[in-house]
Amino acid sequence: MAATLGGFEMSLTGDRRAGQPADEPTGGSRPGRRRSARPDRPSATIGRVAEAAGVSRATVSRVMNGSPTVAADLAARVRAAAEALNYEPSLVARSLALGRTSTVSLIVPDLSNPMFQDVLRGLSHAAATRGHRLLVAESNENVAEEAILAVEARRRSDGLVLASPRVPEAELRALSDRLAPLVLVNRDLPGSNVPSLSVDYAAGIAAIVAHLRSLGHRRIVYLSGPAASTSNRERQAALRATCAAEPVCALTELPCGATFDDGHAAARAVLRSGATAVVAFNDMVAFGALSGLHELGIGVPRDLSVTGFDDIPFARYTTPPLTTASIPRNELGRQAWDRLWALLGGGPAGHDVHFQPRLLVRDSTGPVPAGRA
Amino acid sequence: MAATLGGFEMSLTGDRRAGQPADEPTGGSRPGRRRSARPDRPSATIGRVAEAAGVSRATVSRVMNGSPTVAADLAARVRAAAEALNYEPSLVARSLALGRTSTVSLIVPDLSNPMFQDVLRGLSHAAATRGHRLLVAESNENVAEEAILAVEARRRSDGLVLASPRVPEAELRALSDRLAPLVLVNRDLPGSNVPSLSVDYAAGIAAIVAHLRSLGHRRIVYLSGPAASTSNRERQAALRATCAAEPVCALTELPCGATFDDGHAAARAVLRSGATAVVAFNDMVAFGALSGLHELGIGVPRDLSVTGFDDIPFARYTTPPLTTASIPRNELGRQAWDRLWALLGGGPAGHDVHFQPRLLVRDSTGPVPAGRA
DNA sequence: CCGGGCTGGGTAACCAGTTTCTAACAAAGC
DNA sequence: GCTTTGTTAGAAACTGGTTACCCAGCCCGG
Repeated sequence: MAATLGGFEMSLTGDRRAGQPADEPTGGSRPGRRRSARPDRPSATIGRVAEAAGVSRATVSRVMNGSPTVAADLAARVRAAAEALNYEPSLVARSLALGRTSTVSLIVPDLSNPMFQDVLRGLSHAAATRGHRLLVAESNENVAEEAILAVEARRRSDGLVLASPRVPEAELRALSDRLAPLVLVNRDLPGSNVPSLSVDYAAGIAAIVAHLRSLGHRRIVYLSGPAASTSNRERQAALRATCAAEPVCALTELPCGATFDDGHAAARAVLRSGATAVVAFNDMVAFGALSGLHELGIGVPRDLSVTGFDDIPFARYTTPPLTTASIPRNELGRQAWDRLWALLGGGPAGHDVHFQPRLLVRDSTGPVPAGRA
Repeated sequence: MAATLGGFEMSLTGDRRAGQPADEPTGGSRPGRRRSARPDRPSATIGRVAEAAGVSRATVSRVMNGSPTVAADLAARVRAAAEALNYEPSLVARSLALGRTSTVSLIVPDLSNPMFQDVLRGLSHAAATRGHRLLVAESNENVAEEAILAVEARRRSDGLVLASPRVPEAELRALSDRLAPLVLVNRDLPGSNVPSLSVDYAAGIAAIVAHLRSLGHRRIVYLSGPAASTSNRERQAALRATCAAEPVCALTELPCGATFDDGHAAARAVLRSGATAVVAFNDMVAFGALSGLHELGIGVPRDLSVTGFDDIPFARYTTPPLTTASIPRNELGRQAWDRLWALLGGGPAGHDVHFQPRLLVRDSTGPVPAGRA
């Protein structure tokens, strides 16, 4: 189905060198001691500006920070000197002196998941409005690495947002002090004082099942997400509870994953399960299943109904468009920032929020095929 | 097509407070001077560890950095003291002393574009292998903001990757010294010594046009990207050149954008253009056009052929799957790291790379409709 | 004319690490 | 036994900012 013309060969053009050629073969340019490990690029310091302007470093600092207690002419002289020397205050030194970096970190299990991309965007935007930058790290669904990553990221910044952390609850609880100020997205830590933004997955699953039941489906297969994912556990538990409550609802569970490929690989097992409806852990898995089923010649929703979860941007453009439960991903990021910002100010973080998913019925679900109810 | 059950109401649960309750109503806990702006959380310093272990700060530093010139018993004593005090070296102080932050920055025009998400991922992974973290900022396609963002991001880190910068060439050239070590992705700066990773868009466009011509298309409409985008300029120029070379090729150009919505909004104009094939600036625009055309009852590729550019992950799962030119997005990020790492080490950055796109023919292109050639 | 309040700006003490230089001591060589 | 050499660890000077504190000078009122 996909023809290929040409490969990924690369053409090599030129040979570029580092910014500083080699103007300093061995000895230092300045005769005195040069102990710093800093490569070169002298980059004016506050001291040199002070010297040039004939004032003290304190005054330069005051001018650079817009303190009003400096006479206008002096301020002008300092600004001129700074300009002339191309002075740019060192943010690192400033961070050390102020005890704050104006940076926050975000840890996500998987950057390729649109769910987390939107949290990233929401957080990044919101943080930018307060002059804060964002450090991003990906744990690759690796629980052991996640904790280390979190500690390290936190040390480089003023606060931390953990999106869907896979770390076991006990460990997270033990860690939460070292990580504070900390905000959790898609996870909560009952009894702690860690603010948390979560989604009522049980309600979302209930809505999906109710929808499937209304179409006549009674045999459901669940493509489960990563075992370490609490979202998966919540969705799974809700599904079991909902099905248990309905006497004639048969539930099969297939271990799957969180990615497109996981869903794709599960297509055959889905067929073998004999179910008439597939509830996928998330939209990515649902896409994968859709694709795998299509390759096996199965019509959706004619032969089988499929649902996702998350409503990632492309969910409405698949073939067929995906029935899913929508959650406000950007908003999770934005509100995570609000919480973190409050904590950074030393105040209360505000209410925890439990978002309600919204069922979006599209074309991947339909009536159960005749004779298979 | 999309029914809605329930909205995004949130249920508020509880009221969380900052980590430190209020154990310090007015005065300080320590009687002496407390000048630091740092909220609290005393967090052991190297000095306190040194004191506890009965050694100098220099020795603690040496132990923490694994210097072999410390006697084993002393080292053990220091480690024990550090452990007991929960000591974690301040990365900010360390950065100041070392003159390096072990952080690099990435600036992208639009985080919601899968193209840049993949660059982000590739860069993040590669940087992590060298113990570096990634700072991410989004310019929102805003040229003025981009330059400021770049300077600021660079100041917080050791190096910078600019992905598809929109900044005009003269300004970029002027800035390139302040931004070094700098690597450009999807943009080059001829004659400078800034390493650059680019894609041969002209070749990609030529392949697309050749494909369309082979299907009989002679009237093409181009949905152009952001005016400030050099990728767009390159694609546009290549399209003009290719069409000019073919005597019977009529090219219409419609100002569009880079997003799904831009493409969607262009659907009517596409129809009015009378063209039989749509060449979209990128896959996102192509998706939007696909969706808009579908709503207008136009069959693709029956009535109209559509092509994208980039081959973002979902390109193969649209309706119909999108014919597009694939570029190695992750690889761009990875190689950007290689260049940057080389520059950070003070060495040459290695060769510039000009990647060749790969045409992927899927189902969104077909023969020109009978009677419309 | 003199004392007090206000104001602008310098001094120096921080922030928390790293690293050079040096001194003390032990072992080895003559 | 005394010098030479080699190792350890400490003192102190750096990284580049911020800011509490204080003092000089001015203005003003008594």
